[in-house]
Amino acid sequence: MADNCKVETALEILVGKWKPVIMYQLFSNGTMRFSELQRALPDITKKMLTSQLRELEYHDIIHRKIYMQIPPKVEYSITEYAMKMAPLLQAMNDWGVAHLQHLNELYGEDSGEEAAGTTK
Amino acid sequence: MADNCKVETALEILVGKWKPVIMYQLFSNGTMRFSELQRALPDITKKMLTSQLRELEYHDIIHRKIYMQIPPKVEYSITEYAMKMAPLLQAMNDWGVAHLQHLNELYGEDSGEEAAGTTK
DNA sequence: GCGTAAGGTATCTTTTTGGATACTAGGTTT
DNA sequence: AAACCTAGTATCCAAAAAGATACCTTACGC
Repeated sequence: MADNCKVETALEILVGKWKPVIMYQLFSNGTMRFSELQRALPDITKKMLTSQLRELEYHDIIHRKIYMQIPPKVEYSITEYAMKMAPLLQAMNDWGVAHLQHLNELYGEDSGEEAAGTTK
Repeated sequence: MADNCKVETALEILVGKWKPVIMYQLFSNGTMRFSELQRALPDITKKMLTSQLRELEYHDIIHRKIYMQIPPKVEYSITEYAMKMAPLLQAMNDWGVAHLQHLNELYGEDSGEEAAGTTK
């Protein structure tokens, strides 16, 4: 029963405030160094960037290439395996866009974008 | 740039430890009462179930029908709007299944299922 | 006149996530 | 010889999410 519901597995590799944007950067720009990612995502801390990259690496979503030199150089890129999930990400993105539109129709322009749905 | 990345919007309505399973239940069983959901998901607390249902309701994913009677009766069901996201959920689920398989090939049977990837 | 049923709320505590800040290594530049 | 560069760690702290527990309503059967 719960066996059939592996949506969570897909979610697992995407959750975390930064994973989607990191993937987006790497999908768009190809190979990027650690510092380039930092510049592209100004609000992320080194700690978060490192941990998110490590998790994505574990899941074989990104590849980490270390150049043994000083100062250090490390390049990150999307793996072949992860390339195959591009259509899924695209589908999720498309649905996201449509859903924002839908929320807009339901509640008006104001409540859109962030939060507002968390009636806690 | 970040405008193009609305994957997060899709994630937003799915995050929370329980939303996917709740949706799975309602997709599978059609209309369900609060207590039926509780029975189907034995480990969720009333508080969590309520809050997750409320968020899903806000996003027009589920519909809440209240019968004015005592003891109370409330029925939950997937909305027409949310029906349209079934293919997306299916795609995410399929990817999840394939990904578990992939992790298995990479790391062996033991490390599978939960956690293990969060090198924190 | 008491317990039960159903669908919740209200508080409080714990766990999980995320963030700020400081520090490291070792070659290169000033 | 001090300062800088990169790609990180280490430690500590704040915020958010999740969980435990107790309580509410009010018609009905006993």
